[in-house]
Amino acid sequence: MTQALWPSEVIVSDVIGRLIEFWGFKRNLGRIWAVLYLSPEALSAEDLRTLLKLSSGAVSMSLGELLRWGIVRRVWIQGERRDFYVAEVQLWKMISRVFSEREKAEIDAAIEAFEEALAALDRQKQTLKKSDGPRALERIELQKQRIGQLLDLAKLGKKLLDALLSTAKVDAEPLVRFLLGRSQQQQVR
Amino acid sequence: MTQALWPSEVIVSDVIGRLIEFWGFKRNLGRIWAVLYLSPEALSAEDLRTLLKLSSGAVSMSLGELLRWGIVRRVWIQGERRDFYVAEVQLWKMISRVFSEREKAEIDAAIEAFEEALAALDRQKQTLKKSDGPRALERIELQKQRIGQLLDLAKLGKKLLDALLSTAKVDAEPLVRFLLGRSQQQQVR
DNA sequence: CATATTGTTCAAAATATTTTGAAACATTCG
DNA sequence: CGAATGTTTCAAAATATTTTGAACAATATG
Repeated sequence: MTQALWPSEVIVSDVIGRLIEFWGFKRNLGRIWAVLYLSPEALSAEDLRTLLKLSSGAVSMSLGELLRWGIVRRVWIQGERRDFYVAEVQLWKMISRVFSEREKAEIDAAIEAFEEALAALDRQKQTLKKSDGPRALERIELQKQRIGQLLDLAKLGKKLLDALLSTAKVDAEPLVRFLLGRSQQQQVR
Repeated sequence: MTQALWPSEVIVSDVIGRLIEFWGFKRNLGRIWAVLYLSPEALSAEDLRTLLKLSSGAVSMSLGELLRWGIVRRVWIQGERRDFYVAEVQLWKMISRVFSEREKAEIDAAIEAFEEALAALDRQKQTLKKSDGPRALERIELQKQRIGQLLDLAKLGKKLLDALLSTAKVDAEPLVRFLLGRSQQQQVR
């Protein structure tokens, strides 16, 4: 379709690529999404291949991943043989979808691990008594306390995430107003 | 000092390592921090080397990085020749420090790039007129609108970050209460 | 059904990142 | 000072990740 990207498209796809990489995705996922996001029409895999100079395999795999994340949609075009793709344009929707899958899994794993560590400490406490110095008990207590802190933080993170996501479902406005208000006042009411 | 890590320490350093990697740092930074965080006494580079089975170079570089991030502190111990290290234990302080450096830089770069892209679009509009079809103008307008969205989102992100950081300085409670409240009610007042 | 077109897969190649370990450097102590 | 101990640096090696491209699969078309 198109021959080359416009300067605006190059800039945006590059920066989105870097951002997305920063967030732990592959750079090309961001680049492809960005090009679709800025395109007035749906594009084919072939279009993307030429525009971004990627191999067919890379395009296919990247699109698969983007589809799986619900960040890009396939569209059918009358009488066209190949598939076409469009970007999800509701940014907030996109972000919250990714968060609710990816960050949630990560945080849940962490919580589980911290709990497991606390259990291990309890077992250690049982096995104690005899040979170990008096320091050992202190040490167990310290670790319990500190791992407890980590666990609390992780649980807080989980709650924040949930809150953010349920906020997002309805409307992000109130959260925004709350935070912006605070940042200007710089003071807790 | 110590011979081997306790199970609790293994679990925690592993999970922190993974978490930290998820956040774009090297795994060993997380592992080292975690071991220090769970240790009752300050540890030397040598201790860390044996506990975590790392090369001396890796320990040195990792500690350097952790010090630079203000996530670990060097301490001097009476009559000891070598340096000892302790973890920053105020988790929130740690997190907000990292955010204020790293995420901020990333977001500022993005904002700048989006603005540059808008400028490029304006230039493109000038160079238009003659040969380009009637679609070209539409396209420019679409891109302006979409890049505008991205820019707004990035600016919002920046404000959220600032708000979070200034919140953190004083006390994270109000933000937490706000979000938790909302998540339970599931309703904007 | 044979052919043409497009999509997918995956082993190998290319890249990028991380780790190692030995040498250079620094500091303390006798 | 010179030996001993500890730290940093950095090129090379080891790992991990990403990309390629050719083979294969699927599907439409005549």
